Amino acid sequence: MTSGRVTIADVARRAGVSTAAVSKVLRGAYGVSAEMQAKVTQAIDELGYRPHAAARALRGRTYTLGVMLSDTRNPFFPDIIEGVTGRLGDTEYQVLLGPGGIEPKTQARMTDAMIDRSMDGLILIAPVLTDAELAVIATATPVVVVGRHGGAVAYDAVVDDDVMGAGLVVDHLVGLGHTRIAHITHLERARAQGLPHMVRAEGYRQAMRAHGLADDVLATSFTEEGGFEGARELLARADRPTAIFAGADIAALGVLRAADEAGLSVPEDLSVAGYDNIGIASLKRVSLTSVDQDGQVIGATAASLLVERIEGRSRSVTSSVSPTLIVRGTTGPPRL
Amino acid sequence: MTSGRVTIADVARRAGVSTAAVSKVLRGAYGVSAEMQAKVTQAIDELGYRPHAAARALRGRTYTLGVMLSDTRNPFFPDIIEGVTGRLGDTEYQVLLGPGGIEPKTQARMTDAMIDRSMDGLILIAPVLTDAELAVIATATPVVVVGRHGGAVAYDAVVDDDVMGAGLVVDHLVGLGHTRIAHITHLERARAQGLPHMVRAEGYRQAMRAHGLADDVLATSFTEEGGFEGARELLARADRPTAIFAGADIAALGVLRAADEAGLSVPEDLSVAGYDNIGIASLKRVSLTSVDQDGQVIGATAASLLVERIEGRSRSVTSSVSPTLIVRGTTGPPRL
DNA sequence: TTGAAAGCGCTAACAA
DNA sequence: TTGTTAGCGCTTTCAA
Repeated sequence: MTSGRVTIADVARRAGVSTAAVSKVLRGAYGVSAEMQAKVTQAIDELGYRPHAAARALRGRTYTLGVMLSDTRNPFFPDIIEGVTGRLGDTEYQVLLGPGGIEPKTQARMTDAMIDRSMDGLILIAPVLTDAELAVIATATPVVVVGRHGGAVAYDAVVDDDVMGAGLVVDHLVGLGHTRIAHITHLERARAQGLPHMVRAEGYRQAMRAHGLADDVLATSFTEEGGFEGARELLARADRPTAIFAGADIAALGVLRAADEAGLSVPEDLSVAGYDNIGIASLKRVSLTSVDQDGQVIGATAASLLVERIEGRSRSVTSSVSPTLIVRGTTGPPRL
Repeated sequence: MTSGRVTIADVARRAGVSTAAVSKVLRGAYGVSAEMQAKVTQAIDELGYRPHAAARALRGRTYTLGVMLSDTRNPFFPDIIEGVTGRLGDTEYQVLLGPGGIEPKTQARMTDAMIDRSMDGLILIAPVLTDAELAVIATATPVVVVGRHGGAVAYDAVVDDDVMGAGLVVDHLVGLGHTRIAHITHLERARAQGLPHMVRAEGYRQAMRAHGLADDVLATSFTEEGGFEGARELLARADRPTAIFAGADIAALGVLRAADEAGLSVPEDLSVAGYDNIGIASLKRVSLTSVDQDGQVIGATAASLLVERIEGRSRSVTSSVSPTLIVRGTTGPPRL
């Protein structure tokens, strides 16, 4: 299979030059005449030559960037990936995605695998690794972490401003007249710090406090079932909330189901808001008020930072992307 | 960064043996004494040695399998990927995903990139490349194509039995008493043949014919909007269908919205069925009757076939996975 | 400006 | 059973 492969030597022979010359043209290195450039380029085209990445890796770069996905099911991954590939579209870099799973162990295995494959840099999306583990990875290769707040010293970071996002929701609900606003968050025995759901819960608390309201946080899980169970518990209370802010849209869908079953109409009896603005939130039948993270911008930013890192920047950068509130049909004034 | 890397030479020195010996232990090659095995293994552990994939690639395998994704947004990719990684879990192979985009050109670029990176084999999910292009790729590396019907000669294939799936839906609807059953399919100016939606439409036609019913196919697109537009057109007819079978769940969601807007209740006035059994289909609020493909099995099967190929099988295999009908709340007997 | 040649870390004959 | 050695295809000094 590799037998028939066109190598740099074939190109050199065809162009009547040395392999070193071809290599220089390939990398746009300094010190090549226009004539040489033309000869080599022509030979490359004629032969349909493509550099062998592994061979390059042994000396230089692989022009491969790895994106570790923590949970393939996460609905805004496609946006982030689109942002990354979009930004890298006209560069030489190729993007390869590594399904890291949701366990620290499998994620560590994946990052190791990516490093072993000499990737030029890594984008880690919402990794559950500890700051210490991340630091180790960052010493091996340039790293940009997406979706982890705080602790970026050896690597760059791109985060959604989750505090702001939670604040947008609370402000919106308070503006509508709500005072009993509950929040459903995700319960995790994670060793990792600064995970988005933690920051969203904190942002919710801060915003409630700013409005002089008592907070009410219930931790279940970011699943449809988790939202359902959480809402059922909240709605069974004597002084039930008039609005529920779920930390993730998928949980908000469960809240909607619980409202259905409790015979409460949305938004008249209960306002519901989510976070992430996943695709179905915009479906007319769902019409869920949600916070949009603009995954495309996040992905593009991460890609830019990574390339800068690879090309030499050593100072750490943390970029915060502002979310937007998308008001739809599930939120409205409380019934008086 | 690579400077500090532990190499096979370090291991050999530590264990007091040759690099060749280490290599043999690594690959479990024939002719290694237990003592040698132990010494080397210990040295590897002590040093935390991990083989450098690029260096291996130059001579042998990379232990990397590539999965080309044609559309990251496709909701059953996670299942397929889970199936693939699950099956490969205890092997040495690592899975890397390549976002190929929906254009033939970008997909070709991605497959080239994967070949250039010496991947040991490729799984292509619903590629829009022509049979000829696929054949070329298959000469370069072992290939398993998922979701393309027909034309597998140089490579293996795993397909959902879309004819059967469409038949299940039609049989179900006919069994409920429907006779005017329309089908919404995807319109594509694709060069590629045997795409799932084409086969589903054909399966629908066959099944209708088998029941002695007239078929009624409308081509819009597999989007929420496409389903909506299609349904609106179908429902505006004098002799409107009593059931609509959308070739994809996402389109079925649009059909549901159109029914809402037309003031038709589901399933009393209109039965709706989809295909793919995406996550939201099972949400209680949606409860969409759909055909389930078991992406996990598809992915696991593809992984098995690929490994077999890599390890020497040359005869082509096509594996057909039977879908199941998941009956939920959107289908019922027609109003008399 | 160009080319010769020495590796990068590993595998696979082949020899011992 | 173990070790020696010649590359794999490329990049990168260093000379010419």
